[in-house]
Amino acid sequence: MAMNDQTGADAGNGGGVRQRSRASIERRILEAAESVFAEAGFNGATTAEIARRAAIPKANLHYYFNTKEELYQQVLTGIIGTWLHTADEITADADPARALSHYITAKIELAREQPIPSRVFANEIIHGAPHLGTYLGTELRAWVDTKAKVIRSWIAAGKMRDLDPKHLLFMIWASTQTYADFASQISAVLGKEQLSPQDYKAVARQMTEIILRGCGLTPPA
Amino acid sequence: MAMNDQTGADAGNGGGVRQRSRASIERRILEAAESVFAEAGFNGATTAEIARRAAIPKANLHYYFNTKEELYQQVLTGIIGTWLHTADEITADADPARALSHYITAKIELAREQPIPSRVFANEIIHGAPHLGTYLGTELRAWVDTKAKVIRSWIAAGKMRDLDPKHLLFMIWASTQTYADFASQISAVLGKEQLSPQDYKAVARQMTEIILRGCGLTPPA
DNA sequence: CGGAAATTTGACCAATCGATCAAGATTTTT
DNA sequence: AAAAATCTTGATCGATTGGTCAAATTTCCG
Repeated sequence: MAMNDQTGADAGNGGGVRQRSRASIERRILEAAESVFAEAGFNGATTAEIARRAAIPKANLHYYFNTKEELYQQVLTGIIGTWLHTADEITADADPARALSHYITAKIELAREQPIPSRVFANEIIHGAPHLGTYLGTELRAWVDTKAKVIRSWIAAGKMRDLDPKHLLFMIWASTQTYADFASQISAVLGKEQLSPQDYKAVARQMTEIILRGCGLTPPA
Repeated sequence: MAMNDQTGADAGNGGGVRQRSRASIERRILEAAESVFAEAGFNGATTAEIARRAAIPKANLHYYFNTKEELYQQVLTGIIGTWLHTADEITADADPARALSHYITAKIELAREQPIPSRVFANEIIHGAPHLGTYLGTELRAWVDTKAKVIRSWIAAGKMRDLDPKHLLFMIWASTQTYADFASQISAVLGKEQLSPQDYKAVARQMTEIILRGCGLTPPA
């Protein structure tokens, strides 16, 4: 909104301090919102609980974010932004085994390090993505088309088995994301409070091996 | 509760009619609840909306189900009951390739035929399974232990590659469930209103091939 | 300093929530 | 047909929701 005009054309230090402070509290609010949205979903989340975790009065929260919807949108777009760069190594001239291995490992590590925003996104998708507008069908679709084209070029070059690239991507997404989104189920079934970094490493190794062999590739040593 | 005592020690036709009628309306309410829970989650779901879809007054809904929690529990247990028998062919004396192939295919078909209850369950897990009590850590854990033991016996018999059976199961769960839970994302990315039965068949075939090759097995013709 | 802008905050509001209740309607049993 | 049990329903309750508002406080800058 017009709120940020304060520092827009402003030079010097004063505005800078304000800006830092504002960015700082907005980050605090967004982190609080992230966890509340992850635990309760959009409908179940309350601005009162978000404000409580951010340690500010509820009215103050509405000073920085007008509506709960606006807060949710920022959380979602933040998550998506974090995601789009995990497959950067999937390029036409890359070695398929190395690229896919790297992608799977990176996704598993992300599932371990940032499970909370992942759950917000998963929750949004499960309920039909009512707050994502046309994003899935436009930008994400284009992203997938690009990556699918790369994989098809690998197939055409005889580097890997012939298969549907998009459903391969879905399978990698599902398998890796499950360790973030369904962590409570996995840890309960395994009888562990939570998985150790070694557990995640072993998971990544086994998942890579299955996927790569499934694609007719040889897992890197 | 004590409401069902009406037909308990009762013989004859009258009670039977009542019972049929009661079972019928309860089924109608449960189906309405299922869809509402799937769309909005437990917190977002309202008894008013459930009653509206069941075409009864809200007060009447509370006559059959005392609380929203009770309704949710019945939906959850119903889903789980449907699930437990999809892996019946995973037994020690079965052929691993056939058993796993059958399991994956059955799970994909279930994802196509009954995506709604699957989403209710997924939503519950994502939010930390607050309504599932100890089920995940006791009964489901025991179920997984049993199946893992079977797979380990396959490995010991040299029938398949050495890998962690539980994480293999998680991978199959994730890959198959994604076509129910994240159907909105998949159809949007593919640019289709919804996947055709042929699409599901192709998905099951490719997924089976990847998993089986990943396990060092030869996919059945 | 002193006024203006930015920020903080408690109090408050209309809307909606899950659940209750009593009164009536219907069906079953005696 | 009378009594009892079961079912239906509009009205309503206290609690909670997202959001508003004006007054107070703090920060900024000439």
